[in-house]
Amino acid sequence: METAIEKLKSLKIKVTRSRVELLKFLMDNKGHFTAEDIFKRLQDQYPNLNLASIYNNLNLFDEHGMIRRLYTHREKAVWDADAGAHAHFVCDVCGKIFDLELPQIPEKYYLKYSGSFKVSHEEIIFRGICNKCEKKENI
Amino acid sequence: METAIEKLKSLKIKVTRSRVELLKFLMDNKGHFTAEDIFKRLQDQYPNLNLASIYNNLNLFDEHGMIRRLYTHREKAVWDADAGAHAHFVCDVCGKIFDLELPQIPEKYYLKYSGSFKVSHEEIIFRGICNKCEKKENI
DNA sequence: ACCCTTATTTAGAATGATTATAATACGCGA
DNA sequence: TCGCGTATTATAATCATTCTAAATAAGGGT
Repeated sequence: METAIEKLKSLKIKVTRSRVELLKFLMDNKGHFTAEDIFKRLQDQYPNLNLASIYNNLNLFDEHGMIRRLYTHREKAVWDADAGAHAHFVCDVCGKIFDLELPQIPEKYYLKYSGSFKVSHEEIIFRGICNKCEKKENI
Repeated sequence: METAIEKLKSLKIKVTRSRVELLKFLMDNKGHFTAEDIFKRLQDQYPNLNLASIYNNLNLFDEHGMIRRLYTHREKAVWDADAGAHAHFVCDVCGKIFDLELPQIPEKYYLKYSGSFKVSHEEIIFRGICNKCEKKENI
């Protein structure tokens, strides 16, 4: 499997320590993270790492389609280490994000935007309450 | 048609000037707005209006399902005066939001969340570039 | 392997949307 | 009309993210 360094080189992105640590983290921990999450979890192995670099490189990776910025939360940005097509469920109570598989839908049911837009990608978000929180609320 | 005041009363929401002006605005201008947008457009007719009240009441109306908070933009909240089911297209260049009709899809194609979640609502967002911006970029 | 150029990182400050606070004003039921 | 409780106001606080300027490091060319 492609290493973080190989991936950066293949995309002609300059290989720096920040980028390698960040990308390794994302490749090893497929999931949904804020910049702060990642920052905290990388500090042990790279104490000089700067939060601004995390932000810069998350944005950079997003522009390259390596990860995806999720617009799920009001107060902070969340990045999805898995840029593949899938939907999300967000719990209004605990805030957790769950991945959902997209069903295969025949083309005739596709939403049509009448040639007015060039769509680069699509987000589907369900909101509500997850099982765990629902149980807690019924105590 | 129901007036703003009638609507507030029917929902047992205390009728205040801020709320009436805000709700009137939203009923008269079905569209997508930031708190700041609305604030500026209401200042002529209500100079004492406070931005914090706009925020409070947008959140209140959202909780009552009268409007819908959109998670379309990174940097600021956008509210949709139309809480009915529809999708959105967001232009990455100009930031404009366009409404899209949702197609009717047979139930067998619905996304299944295996009973783990109680879904309250769904958001579908397409991103890309709109016709106008596309033309500008090709000059 | 060593410069040199340029992009990146760093630390800290700045920004800006949103929320919190505390005092005042207002809605509305009695 | 009175009085209670909630909403509004003005202002300050918060906090995620971006900006700035100086220091550092990557990597192409020699």
